[in-house]
Amino acid sequence: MSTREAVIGYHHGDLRRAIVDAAVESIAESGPSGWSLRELARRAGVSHAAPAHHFGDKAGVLTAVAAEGFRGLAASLAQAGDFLDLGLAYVAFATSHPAHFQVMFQPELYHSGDPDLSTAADAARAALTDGLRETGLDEPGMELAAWSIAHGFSALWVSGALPAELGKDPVAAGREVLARLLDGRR
Amino acid sequence: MSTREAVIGYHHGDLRRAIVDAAVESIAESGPSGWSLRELARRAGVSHAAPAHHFGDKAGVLTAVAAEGFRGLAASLAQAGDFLDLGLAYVAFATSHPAHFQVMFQPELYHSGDPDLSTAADAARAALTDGLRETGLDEPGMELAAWSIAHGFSALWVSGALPAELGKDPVAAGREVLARLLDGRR
DNA sequence: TGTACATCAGTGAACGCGCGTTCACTGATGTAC
DNA sequence: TGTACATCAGTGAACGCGCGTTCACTGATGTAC
Repeated sequence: MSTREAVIGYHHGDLRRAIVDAAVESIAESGPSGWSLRELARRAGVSHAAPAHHFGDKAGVLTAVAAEGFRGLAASLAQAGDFLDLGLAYVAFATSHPAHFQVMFQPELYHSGDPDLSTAADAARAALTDGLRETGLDEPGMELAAWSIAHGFSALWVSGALPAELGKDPVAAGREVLARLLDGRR
Repeated sequence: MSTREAVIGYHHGDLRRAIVDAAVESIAESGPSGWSLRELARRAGVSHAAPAHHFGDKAGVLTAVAAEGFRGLAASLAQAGDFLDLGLAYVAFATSHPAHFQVMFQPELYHSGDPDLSTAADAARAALTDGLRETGLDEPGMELAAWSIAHGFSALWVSGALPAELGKDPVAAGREVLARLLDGRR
């Protein structure tokens, strides 16, 4: 019996984790709504009623995905040193976790009042604000401008709207874009 | 018999238009996937099989919504005079047509190869490029930076992610944000 | 002006399907003694 | 160390429902003569 088989007996071990992973996979393939709870159960190899045990409904699953996304974003931003770093951390997270990113910014898909989610979203927001304050570029409107340009570039990249000539490295391409916001400063 | 009743007899008159309008309404209420063809038929007051006559499937309806969106965006951008105007036209379109805007940038939802759609998308893209060239700010990367910041601000506004303190006028708030990209130039 | 006919938009009954939900159950795990 | 029991995760059969799709149809419109 392999380690994996040993773990997945009658009790799965970490079905919650497995369902969230299955959701992220499904979202990457078919978008934030192109799947059913029964499909997640199939992917996770459990009976069709199992997901409801942990999440209640689809919005419950998406709430978990969004919360995980905000935690990941906060962690990425916390690593950043200077202004450009911070924006690139945002871009790097969004483009390497497109499924999470798409869900996070479509709050009608999930339970936005969920405490765990709110905490995670607040932490991500705080990481952005704190990170910017440390760069000394905290003039009025600058935070929102930085957030907008990083978010916009990320969203356009993830949606596939950008021309192929930009290449395949979103962080490299993003660096040029974000730098335009710094032209003429210090 | 009112004019409206006269128009809606056995032949609807403009069912295509009515279905697209119903879709936009439904999307505004429940998101890009929170509805069925049968629901659109109900809203338009026709039999449940009628929408398929014109659009085939859900993706067909969303293709029409996206195409209409790109045409509207192109028209808005074409009106713009200077650099700030152009960005604000983008923000104004996106925030006044949130349903269209959301669909336009989720290409997995529609038939992105559709000729009518492609034409509309290309026209919108060209309107942005042409508009920027006329402002004389067409240094490398500036187009993408402008697109990113306008798109990002719009997307954040539409998703409800921005703090309430910004007020209710996205164009006024957007002006301050977009202006940061111009600091230190000419 | 009138008639005949072709075309096409929309109807409505019927179908099979995948879905979410319920519920009595079974198997695994942890704990008390 | 062993037994009894409580708890909880996951099962699987059953259900009712809304869905997309099909198809023979009907009513309206346009055109030819």
